[in-house]
Parts: sequence; C-alpha cells; structure tokens
Amino acid sequence: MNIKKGEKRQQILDSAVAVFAEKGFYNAKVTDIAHKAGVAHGTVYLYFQTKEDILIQIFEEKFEELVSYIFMEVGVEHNALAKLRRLILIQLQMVETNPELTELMLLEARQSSKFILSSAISKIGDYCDKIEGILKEGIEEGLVRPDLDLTVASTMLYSGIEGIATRWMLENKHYNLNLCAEQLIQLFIGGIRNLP
Amino acid sequence: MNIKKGEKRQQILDSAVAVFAEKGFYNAKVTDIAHKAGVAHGTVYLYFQTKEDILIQIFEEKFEELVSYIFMEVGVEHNALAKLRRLILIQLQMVETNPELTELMLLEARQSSKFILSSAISKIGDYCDKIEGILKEGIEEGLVRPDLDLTVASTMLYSGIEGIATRWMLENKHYNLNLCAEQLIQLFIGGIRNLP
Amino acid sequence: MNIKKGEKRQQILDSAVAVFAEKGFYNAKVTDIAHKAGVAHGTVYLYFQTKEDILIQIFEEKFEELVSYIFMEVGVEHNALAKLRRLILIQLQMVETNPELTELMLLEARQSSKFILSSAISKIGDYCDKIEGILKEGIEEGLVRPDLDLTVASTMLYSGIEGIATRWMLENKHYNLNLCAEQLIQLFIGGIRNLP
Amino acid sequence: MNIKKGEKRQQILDSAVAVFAEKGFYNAKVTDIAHKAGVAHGTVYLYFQTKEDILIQIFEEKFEELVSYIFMEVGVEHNALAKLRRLILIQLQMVETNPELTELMLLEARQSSKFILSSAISKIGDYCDKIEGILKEGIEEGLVRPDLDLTVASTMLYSGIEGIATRWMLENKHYNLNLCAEQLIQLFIGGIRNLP
DNA sequence: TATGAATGAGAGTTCATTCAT
DNA sequence: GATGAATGAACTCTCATTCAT
Repeated sequence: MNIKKGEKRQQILDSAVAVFAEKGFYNAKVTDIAHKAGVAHGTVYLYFQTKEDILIQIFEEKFEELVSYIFMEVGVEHNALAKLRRLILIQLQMVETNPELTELMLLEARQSSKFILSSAISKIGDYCDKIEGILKEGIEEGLVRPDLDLTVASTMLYSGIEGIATRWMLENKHYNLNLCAEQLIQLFIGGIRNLP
Repeated sequence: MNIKKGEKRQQILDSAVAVFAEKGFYNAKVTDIAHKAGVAHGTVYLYFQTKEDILIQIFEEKFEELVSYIFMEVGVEHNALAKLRRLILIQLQMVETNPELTELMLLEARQSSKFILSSAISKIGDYCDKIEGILKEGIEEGLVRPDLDLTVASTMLYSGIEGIATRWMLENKHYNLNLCAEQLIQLFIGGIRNLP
Repeated sequence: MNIKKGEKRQQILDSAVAVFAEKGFYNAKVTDIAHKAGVAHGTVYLYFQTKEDILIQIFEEKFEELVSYIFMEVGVEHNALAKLRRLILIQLQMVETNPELTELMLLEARQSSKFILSSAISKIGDYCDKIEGILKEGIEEGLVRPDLDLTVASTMLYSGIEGIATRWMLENKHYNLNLCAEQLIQLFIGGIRNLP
Repeated sequence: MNIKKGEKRQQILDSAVAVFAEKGFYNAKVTDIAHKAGVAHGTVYLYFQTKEDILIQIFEEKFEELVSYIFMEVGVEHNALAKLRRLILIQLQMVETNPELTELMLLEARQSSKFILSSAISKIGDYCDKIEGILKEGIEEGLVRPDLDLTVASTMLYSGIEGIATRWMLENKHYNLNLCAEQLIQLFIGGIRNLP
C-alpha cells in the first residue's frame, strides 16, 4: 500500500517534470500532467496541494537527488581540483542524461515567486556551500589561492555551468557538451589556482 | 504627433519593466501596466500586439540600450583585460542603478517560450559575440591565452555576472556588489590570462 | 453611460432573483444568471465580486424597496390596527405580485452563512423595528394592550406572514391568499388588542 | 449485527446533524460527517444513498422523534389551551436543549429542493395537522372561537415559534427564551380564544 | 462490512483581447 | 488616438460518489 502510494506520487512528479520542461510552468496544465501520469486530474490533488506545490516538490526532491549523486561521485577524487573537475563533468553530463529535469531546474526554477522565495534559493545555496567546501579544502591543500572569495567563486561556477548548459539547450544541442566542460574546467581552475 | 506617440509608448514600456520586475511576466496584468503608465488598458494595444510583445519589445530595445552603453564605456579602455574589467564593473553597477530592468533581464527573460525562441537568444548571443570580440583582441595582444574557447569563455562571463547579480538580488542586496565585481574580475581574468 | 451601467447591473440583479428563486443559491450557476441577463458570464464579475455578493446585493436593494413600499402604503392609515391590517394585506399581496423575489427572501435568504451574518439579519431586524413602532403607536392610542412584548409580537407577525406565504408557495398556490390574510389579521389583532 | 448496524447509522446521523448545523448543508462535506462519526467516508454510503438522503433521513427520523416527544408531553394536559401552552413551552425548551437539531430544522430544512418537495413539507404538514387537532378540540370545548381558520392558525403558530427561535439563535441567545414563550402563548391564545 | 484511493463532472473566477464609441 | 465595457476561453481546484480490496 505504501509502495503503491509512493509510486503514483512519483509518476505524477515525473510527468510534471516532463510537462513543465516542455511547456513551462505557467503554460502547463494540471490536466496535462495528470494525463501523462495516466491518472485523473483530481488524483494530482491527492498528492499535491496546488500546481505550484508540484514544482516545489520537484525542486525539493529532484535537486536533492541530483546534488547527492554529484557529491557521491565527487567524493571519489582525492584533491580539490580533481573534485571540481569531476563536479563540472558530471553536472554537464546530467544535462545530456536528464535533459528535462535539467531544463526545468535551469529555465523554470525561477518562475514562481513563492517558489523562488522558498526552497529554490536555499537548495542552490546549499549546493554552492558544498562547492565552497571543496574550495576550502583546496586552499588547505595549497592548490587554491587563499585570497579567493569563496561565495563569488562558487556562485560563478554554478552560474557558469548553468549558462553553458542553457545555451547548449537553447541552441538545440548541436555541439559537444563534453568539450565545453573541459574548457570550463580549465577556465575556472585557471582562475582559482594558487600560482607559485 | 510622432514624438507624442513615442512618448506614450515609452511610458508603457517603462511601466511594463516595473510591473514585470515586480510580479513576473505571468502574474503581471495588462491593466496594471496601463494603470502605471496612466493610460487605459485598451491603449496598450495601440502600441503593442500582445502582452508577450511588450516583453519582446522591452528586451529588444532596453537590452540594446544596455549593451550599447556598456560598449561605449568599454571602448574607452585600451587593452582587452582592461576592457573586460570595465565591462564587468559597469554591468554590475547597472544592477544597482537599474535594478528593475536588470531583474527583468535576469529572472523574467526566460519565461515566455515564444520570447526565448525569438529575440532573447539572439540578443544575448550578440552580447556574447561582442565579449568574444574583446577576447579575440586579447589573444592578438598576447594577453589572453590563444587556446581559449571563446564561446565557453564569453558564456561563462555572461552567466557568471548574471549569477552574481541574481544571487545578490535574491539575497536582498545585503552585501557590496562592487567587491564581488573585483573578485569576479580576478577569477575570470586569472582563468583566461596568457601565462608566460 | 451612467444610466447604461446601472441598467446592466439591474438586468443582472433581476436575472439573479429569478435564477436563485428557481434553483436555489447553491444550485444556481453564474452562467445561468448571465445568460438570462443576456450577457457573458464574465460581465457579471464587472458588477459583482462573487456569486454570494449578488445575493447580498439583492437583499440589500430589493428588501429595502419592499420595505419602503410597504410602509409608504401603510402610512395612509390612521390608527395602529388599520396599519397592521394593511401591512399584512400588502405583504401577502406582494407574494402574489412578485413571487420570485418573495421566494428568494423567504427560502434563500438563510442559505449563505456570510450573508446571514451580514445584511439579512439587520434588514429583517429593521423591518421588525418598524412593526414595533406601529405597535407602540397602538399602545399610545389605547388599542393595543400595554403589557405586550413588542419584540415577540413583531417577530411573530413577521414569521407568521412568512410561514403563511411559504406554505402557500410550497402547496402550489392552490388557495386564496387574501382569505388567509384576513384570518391572519384577525388572529394577530385578537392577540394584541386591548380589551376593556 | 442489527444493533451494531443501527448504532453506526445513528453515529453518522448524529454527526451529520452537528456538521449540517455548523456549516450548512451545501458547505458540509461528507468527509467531515464521516470523520466526526469516526468512520471512513465510504462507509457513509453503506447507510445512505446520497448526501441529500442524509438530510432527508435526519428530517424523517429526528423530526418524528421531536414531534412524538412533544405530543406525549402535550397529552398530559386536559384542555386545548393548556395543551397549546405546553406545546409552545416544550418546543422552545428544545431549542435550548437541542440547539443543533433545531438549528438544522429551522435554517437548513429549506435548502435542498428535492428535500423540500419530499419529506419536509409532509412532516411539517403532519405537525400542523396535529396542532389543528388540538384547535379542533378547543372549539369543541368552547375555548376556541369556532370561526377560526385552523390551517392559518396552525401555520402561524408553527412559524411564530420558528421565528422566535430563529431570531433567538441568530441574536446569539442573549435573552431568556422562556419569557418569550410566555409572551407567545398569551399572544396566540389571545388571538384564538372564544370570547363571551 | 469497511476502507480510502481514485474519479471526473462541474463551478467560480480571471484576464488578455476586442471594438463601438 | 483613446477609452473601458464586454467578452469568453481557459484554468485551477473541489468533492460527492464509486469500487477494488
């Protein structure tokens, strides 16, 4: 019973990701989401309070998953620069692997005012904090210059990845995102590296 | 008559900037815009085709103004790195000077699908192209490393500025944006500089 | 322009009386009201805030009219008992003349909680106060017994008329309401008269 | 099993009385009723056909109880006037004893069209018939004037009690209902009494 | 018997857009 | 050019009712 309930919720959430990504939050109809999930539209309201709530839940849960996956992978590496490299690579790979979710995160995350003020900020903030953690390690390791402003650096990295991904999506994915990742890595690491 | 017409159009456009920035595109009512401009809502339709058209026009004209202003200022400098420094400084200053317009550009620009596919991409693309132009100059001047991917670099710069600005706005402007600008400059220039 | 605006409002109000009377407040659709008034349903919302607001306005305005008409007629008479007789006669005549409005007053007035607590109580209260005024006159004239509780008497008169009318309507109007009026007059006046 | 069934049915019926009285028929949710009765909402449909059916059953059974209780008490008295006096007193006492049920009877009874046309009329009609019976006795006893219209008189008595009770409830029960009862008795009996 | 997840008809309301004045 | 009354498509959300378990 419990599993079933969770399953239907997941179906709706997944459908919502797809529909929001395709049409945008405001142009997405609850009926579309329900239809895609194979349920009646009333059913959506058994699991979510409002349409906006669906977006919030997506962000809460999916972003969470994303971040924990990334940092699990990142944890394999043994120094800060390698970790950052990995982080960038993985995140951009996800854009290819899971384009709908990424599109939603990048393009739609900013739409609903309520949403912006609630979870989105804190989630992105948390993510940037984790990046800052890596940067701090890098400073301790002597690999990153100690005068670096961690907030600015982490924000720039997050936004830079976002920007590259957004552009790639909007330009119809006609070039190799992995190469961009390498360039981004060089650029960012060049900017933060501790030079002798 | 022509001047007058232009004036009323401008009033509406300016009001729209304010209203879109405050409420977001989808939550902004045409009536609000008209009211703020001191005209009847029917009047809006004498100057613009649809609500979306207003957003497009804002982007077309206001972004144009922004970019040409920035590059006028940037033109004063005599080498690529100084130009980039200037560009970053000016653009972040504008976030403070003209927060509504900037907010609109950063947060709302991505909302309307029609819009995304029409002018926004090309305008941002144009802007990035100009940044690429500066980077190219830098390579020619020997200040920027020649293996730099210009697209990635320009996108990252644009997005990085955007990200810093967005975060600053969402975090209620409680810290000094100029200091961030300096950090951003160091980070970016560090990443692209040609090292001996 | 002003007249026109008022006219359309009246059309909607009149249609609402008919529709509410026919279907009851909760079963009446705003579309029905609009259709009967010959306007689009959106138009209703130019004149009234919500469906409930329509009911409130009806009560406010129509009851007002009713009461002032009744007391105008009643004013012709020169002693309290004659006035009461007239009041009963006129009010029951109105049930025949204006059945929809009366039905609404009698059957629907009590439906919306918001409504009950706002205007309806006070309107009926006002009406009963006026009846009490007549009773007071009657006491001064020596026609009504001075120990009569005016509140109870006025309430009973109001409710009695209401009850007779309601029953008449529910029993499909198959008997003569005027005869009932006479009986009601005798009964009530018998109960309040000052006996030597 | 039979007893149990009856018990659960009663629980639901009692909860419905409370919920309908509190929220009104149309604003009451079947879920609320079920919850208050400590059962699942599906269970309600094992005992009642529709939400409206619950109201009808309440009326059928509860009104029945009320009426039979009243006439049991009334039967103690030995002449018509005493019986009427008792009837009025008891009925108004019930308003204080059992306010929810009374409120339902007085305020909500008129809401559902189906209901009005089915049981409510006949139940009230039956009650009025019984009052008429007492009045007839009164005429035979020479206590009530023989020219009295029994229908009008019984209706007026019923409505008068209803009106007094309704007003008392709507005015937050801030005065003594027993005193009103005495006044009502005097007024009504004064109106019907056979005078020498 | 009892449950409660699922349904889906249906309502109120909003607001971009039109057009007669 | 300017107005703002009127429109009606379209949407979100509710809740009585059903039915598989």
